[in-house]
Amino acid sequence: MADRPVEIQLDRDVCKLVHRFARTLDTHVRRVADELGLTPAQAVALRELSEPITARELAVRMSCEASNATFVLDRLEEQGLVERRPHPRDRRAKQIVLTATGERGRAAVVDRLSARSPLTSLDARQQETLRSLLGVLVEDGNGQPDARKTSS
Amino acid sequence: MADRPVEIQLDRDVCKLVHRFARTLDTHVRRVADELGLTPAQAVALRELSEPITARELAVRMSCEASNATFVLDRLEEQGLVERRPHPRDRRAKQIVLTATGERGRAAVVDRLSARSPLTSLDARQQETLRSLLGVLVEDGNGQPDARKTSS
DNA sequence: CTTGAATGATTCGAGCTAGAACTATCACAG
DNA sequence: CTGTGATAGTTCTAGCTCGAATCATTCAAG
Repeated sequence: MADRPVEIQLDRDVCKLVHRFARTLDTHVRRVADELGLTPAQAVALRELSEPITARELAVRMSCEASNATFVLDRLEEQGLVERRPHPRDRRAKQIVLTATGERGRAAVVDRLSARSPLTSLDARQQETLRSLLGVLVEDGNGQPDARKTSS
Repeated sequence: MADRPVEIQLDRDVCKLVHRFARTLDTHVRRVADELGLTPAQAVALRELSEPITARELAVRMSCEASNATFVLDRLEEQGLVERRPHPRDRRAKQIVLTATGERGRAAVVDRLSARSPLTSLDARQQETLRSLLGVLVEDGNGQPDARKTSS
């Protein structure tokens, strides 16, 4: 049952490469976060907080569970980088807003993350190919027929 | 200094897609592991233990730190899936060997992981493109010019 | 209004992970 | 042999993550 060598090998190769490159990206974030005295998850959260959003939306942007966003936000709030405000239209939700310090932190994170990106060994055309291939996979992988619109 | 839109956006998109698809793969492993009563890391370790190797080599194959391999191996050993034997040629190292139960577990893991792979929405040609692009990135990312010379 | 399903946020438990510090061993040069 | 540096494995700490359970609120009927 084990031998359909070529297809399976290709599949495994790709999975392994995706995993390894994801870890390369992770290491990049980790290094940047370290330089700024942040934890990696905090850096990612700041990057995604380009505007006031709910904790739920942050979780979506970080592609993690909501409980996780709560965890990271707790620490960001302790450090005075974000504020949790009541949402104007939905009393269940909270609006996450960057403080002045948070804004500075975010600027630094965004700046350093885009510098020395691990993607520079591919030219724009290759990156676009990559984007479109991954786009198919991600769409399919989450293949939930998306019954939701992102009307915030 | 925030606006070099196109290049940066492409870069970010690709990073985000890689991250999301890596999590799709992770979820796949998680589901399979769950079905077999294993933790995700255990399933991955079993998958990589296609032959007796050292803990170090396992860490490389799992692309994680050595300390991590130790952690996973502790639990696999507790559950009687692997054995740590003294390495025949190097007394520092240990050889990780699957038990009979471990072999069965590995077979089940390998079998189920290859079934319903998240890559099926790409045909072989696209997968090869993906492999070659990621290959460049991974090689480059790990490609720290190693200040070591072969002492030949 | 009342009911019930869906949603936003949180808490908690179990497990994963990197990185640093440490021990033992090896490889090599003197 | 002795010392030096590299390597294999382990331990420990701090932090990350999922998934399940919980609570309040919202929304859609009736």
